[in-house]
Amino acid sequence: MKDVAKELNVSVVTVSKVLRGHSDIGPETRERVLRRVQELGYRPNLAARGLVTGRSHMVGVVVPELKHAFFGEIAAAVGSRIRRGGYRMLIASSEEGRDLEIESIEALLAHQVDGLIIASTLTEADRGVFRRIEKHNVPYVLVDRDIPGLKANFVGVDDEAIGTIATEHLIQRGNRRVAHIRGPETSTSIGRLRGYMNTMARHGLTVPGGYVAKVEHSDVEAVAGGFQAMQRLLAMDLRPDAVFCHNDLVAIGALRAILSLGMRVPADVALIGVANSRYVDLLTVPLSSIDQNATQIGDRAAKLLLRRIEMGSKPRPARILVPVKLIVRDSSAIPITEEQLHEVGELREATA
Amino acid sequence: MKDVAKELNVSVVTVSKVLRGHSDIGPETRERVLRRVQELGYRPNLAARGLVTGRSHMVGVVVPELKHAFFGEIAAAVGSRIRRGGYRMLIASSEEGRDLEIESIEALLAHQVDGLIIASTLTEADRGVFRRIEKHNVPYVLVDRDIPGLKANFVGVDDEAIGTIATEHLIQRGNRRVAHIRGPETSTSIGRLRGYMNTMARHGLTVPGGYVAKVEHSDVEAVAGGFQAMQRLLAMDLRPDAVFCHNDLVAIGALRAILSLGMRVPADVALIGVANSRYVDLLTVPLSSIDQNATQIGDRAAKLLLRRIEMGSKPRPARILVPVKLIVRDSSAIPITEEQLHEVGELREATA
DNA sequence: TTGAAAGCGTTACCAA
DNA sequence: TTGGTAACGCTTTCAA
Repeated sequence: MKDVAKELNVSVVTVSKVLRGHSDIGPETRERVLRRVQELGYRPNLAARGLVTGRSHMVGVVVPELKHAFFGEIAAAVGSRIRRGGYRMLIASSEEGRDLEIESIEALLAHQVDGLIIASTLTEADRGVFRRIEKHNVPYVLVDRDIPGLKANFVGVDDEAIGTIATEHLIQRGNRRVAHIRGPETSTSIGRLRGYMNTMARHGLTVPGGYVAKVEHSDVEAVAGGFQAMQRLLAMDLRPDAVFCHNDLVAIGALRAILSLGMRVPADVALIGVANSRYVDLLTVPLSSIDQNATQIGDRAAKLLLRRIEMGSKPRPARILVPVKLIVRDSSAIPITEEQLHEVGELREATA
Repeated sequence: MKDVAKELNVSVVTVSKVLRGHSDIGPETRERVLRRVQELGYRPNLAARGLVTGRSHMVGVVVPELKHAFFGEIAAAVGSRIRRGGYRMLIASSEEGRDLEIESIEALLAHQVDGLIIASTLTEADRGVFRRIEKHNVPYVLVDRDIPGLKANFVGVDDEAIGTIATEHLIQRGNRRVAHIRGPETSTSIGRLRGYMNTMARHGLTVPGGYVAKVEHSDVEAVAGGFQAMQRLLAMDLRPDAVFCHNDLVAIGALRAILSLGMRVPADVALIGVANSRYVDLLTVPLSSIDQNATQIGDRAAKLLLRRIEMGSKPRPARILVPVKLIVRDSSAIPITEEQLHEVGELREATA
């Protein structure tokens, strides 16, 4: 910048102003500066600018697992949205670990991010971290996993609604012995469980002991976890005829367990997962699932954060729930009713 | 920092030194400073530090699609590796677009990243961008896709080897009419094609006109592309009995096309893809694939970049090819030979 | 062992 | 419309 200024016999202030599109600059001066800057391919040092403006134009993003498609999609949506506002993403993975998540947040703050988007694995006990963030006056938005007892901006899905929709769907298709394979102790898993329980109760259906199986990991080991949980369910006297699974991986494990015992899906046991992951429509038995709309979560979270950053003031936390979508495939296809069978029979007779 | 210094009646310099573990500091002073810093939860402003030291401790990462599992995995590996060196990831998605990629690189440079890792969609014609990077004295490493004619650090797989291994495998299992569905004009796609061609030639097998079909997109639309390409191949007089597909998505499209015509995989047509994506082992027909080892690509690239950053000097570009792995599943399972059938027959007779 | 002064590249403020 | 000066929060250098 100094160089440009010297060459053109203007001050650095003038150059700075031109670069920021400041109004009171002579049109001729502006031209000269612009041209030279263009030629040199000069770009202002954003770190230096940030030091004086207090704006780094970086947003910190913390996810539990970047290689997880769901979080990758959220990050992609966040990146796309904030880029249009002139921001970039400083991203960190907590690898599902408490300490690493805290350390990541601290590091991003040290890098002077203007805001944070966090898919947290923390609990209410860790609220200290969020106090720290607030002390830095950095707005933040929680995505996917909410932290009970923390008043913070949140964008995610209504997990209870997921539980309700999935369970309702299974009941609608005629199942009565509906079991649930739940995930670990996160708001996500607890919400889905609640939706399941409430829906069962509303329909006057009992949930026999053992009908809520649990897998300890919702990630890599979830397939194995789902497999084992399903085996336990199938070993019960009162075998379930449908299972709402915490996510698609669990459902895939469950599917394998069922098929490996020579039973059929959905004839013997119907199955539904959550996430609507890529490829689940291509499984041996195409899997019904509930789409969580990761792109919309990321987009809304970014929009909200940008608004908070640009506001300065601190209004009461927003809570945004994006709609989910039930995707019915073979694993929970609506069975053909007797009436329909009759109709087919009549049709056959008629055409014969 | 000023506050800490004033409170303790020492200078900011002293505090700064303590924080960086500088040697010549009185043990008692160090204690006092450390304690107070701890209490306040103070962390130095990395942007300000960077302004002085010329090191931002940020690495820029540019990928074509963050939501793509392959790049997510690379990014995860990069993040994990550089974190241990005290670096963070400033990440940008080019969304497979030339202009956006260039703009992203420029922006990351403006943010003063210490190094760049780029999965590029650019061609030799865009070498100007890389000159720019070099002018900034920022080391960079290309991953996955190399740019012909550009002498740069590169970490990726040997795409020609992929083509060779896949084709060789199909030939080994007895196929002679081996076709290829190739991808768009990238180094990746071209390398795989070359491997295919050379291997066919080495075995004295001809590649009839039309045996190399092409899909224009390797991403979202690849399934549809693979489907159509496969339909064309199946409509030929001399129908292929095996197809090496550019990637798993293409292979899935091809699989659908085959099954939808009532043909079987691998009995009528054997299939192999590339990427070994999650879930491909769970398809109607479990898909053979070649694993590209994204984690290792990311890890090696990050290691290389860190070394270059810490070196200062600029040695000649490194070129690292990580090993790939053939994963044989049902879609190209080794067929049972007549001899083996006889053996089974004899066995039966013996046991009878 | 400690600290005063200078400076990193930029913008804010105010005067010319 | 233009620019001088101070300041952002830190590190480097060098003198005490």
